[in-house]
Amino acid sequence: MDTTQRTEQQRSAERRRRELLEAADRVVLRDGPQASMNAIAAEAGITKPILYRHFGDKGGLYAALAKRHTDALLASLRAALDAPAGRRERVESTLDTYLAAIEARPQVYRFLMHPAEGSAGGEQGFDVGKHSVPLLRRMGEELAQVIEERVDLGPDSRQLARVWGHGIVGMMHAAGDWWLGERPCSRADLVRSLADLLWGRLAAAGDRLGGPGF
Amino acid sequence: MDTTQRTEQQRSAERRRRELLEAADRVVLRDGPQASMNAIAAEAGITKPILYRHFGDKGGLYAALAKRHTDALLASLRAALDAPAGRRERVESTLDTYLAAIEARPQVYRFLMHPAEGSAGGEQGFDVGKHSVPLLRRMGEELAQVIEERVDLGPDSRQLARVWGHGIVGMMHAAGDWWLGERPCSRADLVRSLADLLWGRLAAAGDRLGGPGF
DNA sequence: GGTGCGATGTTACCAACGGTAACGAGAGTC
DNA sequence: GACTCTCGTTACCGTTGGTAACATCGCACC
Repeated sequence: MDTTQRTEQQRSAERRRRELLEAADRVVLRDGPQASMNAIAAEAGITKPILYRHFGDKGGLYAALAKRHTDALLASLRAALDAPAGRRERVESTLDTYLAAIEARPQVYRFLMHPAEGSAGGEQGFDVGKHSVPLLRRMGEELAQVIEERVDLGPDSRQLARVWGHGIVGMMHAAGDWWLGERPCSRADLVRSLADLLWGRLAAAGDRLGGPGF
Repeated sequence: MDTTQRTEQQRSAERRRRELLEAADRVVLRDGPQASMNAIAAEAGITKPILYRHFGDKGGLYAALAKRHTDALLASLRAALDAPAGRRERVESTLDTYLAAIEARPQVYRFLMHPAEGSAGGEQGFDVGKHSVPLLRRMGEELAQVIEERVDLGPDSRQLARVWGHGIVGMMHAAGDWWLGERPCSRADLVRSLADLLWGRLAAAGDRLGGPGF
């Protein structure tokens, strides 16, 4: 009986927490990352202190909010990485999954990666630095593990896989960020260009005539 | 006479501005990026309003501060990229220059790239998001230009070079960030690993036995 | 049926921040 | 002497993150 009671209360608290998170999500996606705690509380139909009771401080709320999207993104990436296909197909599919995600919900992406770039004109926003980096790190570590498991890299494979994991994730992130802002080509073109880079086309390319070469 | 007077005043203003920037630099490097305008003004021996007269707002001060370091870094990268050597040597040298820079002055690096991670316990910091991205973008565009100028990429070379420029910069940035935090290997090892990745070692590697391949 | 008690919610407040208005002190110019 | 221009100040405002103190409701317990 004691247990059922506690679980009942816990369930209620968790449901409430989810509601609050959804309200926060709406506000952050509408007002940008500089949404104030007051605004979020108002959207949820309550006042500030209970927000603080649930999440501790603004960072806590942010972390909870970021974790939802981060976990979802990581899950879809993992699925693409595990699909039954050849290596290059899988690389392209994973790149495409990431780019499709940031293309489909750029507000979420900007929230996760670019703190103070909301639509409104405010100046101080969420301190994403503490949380956006972990997303990149998690993706890097995950990719490193996949590489180490599946690619034969000879000695020092562990180290090499980690360097490559973080490097490839950084490549994907930076190229995606730039692409999302300028849209200079189709997503498929971007995917192919990046995969070509990874496949050694830089090394294979010849120097331009008359120049000293890259 | 009028001109000399004005240049004299301008000189004085610029000198003052440099002094203020140096004071701001000290404070930011000591207190982290969440340094307050009051603290910076105090370090400079003055009070807030004249800081605002010189830089407009906090973003202006930050931009001026970031521009100094950004320009210096870009200049050294350009030098490495222009050195007389083979392509791979130059790529390695450029990677090494960047990594050496962030290794030598990690505080500057963290200031430029990671807003709210200062040593002190404060919570709200400079909104770097608006300025750190431009650094990555500038590096990406610059590298893209170098690639397009010197590497023969066939048709669509302009687009491809830009994708690669931003992608490679992102790779360097993410790998460097991770490496700076964990120091899992020497700088030379990291440089070699990244250059190997760029040189197609991923494509050339075989699948691990028993696995479906990466 | 009163009684504690924990969760939920509120109002009112604090400290700190970015930013600004209003004023004052010298220094050169007419 | 009056004018003006820059450098500098004090004192203030609005907003924000965060908290203390109080009210209220449901509910088990004797």
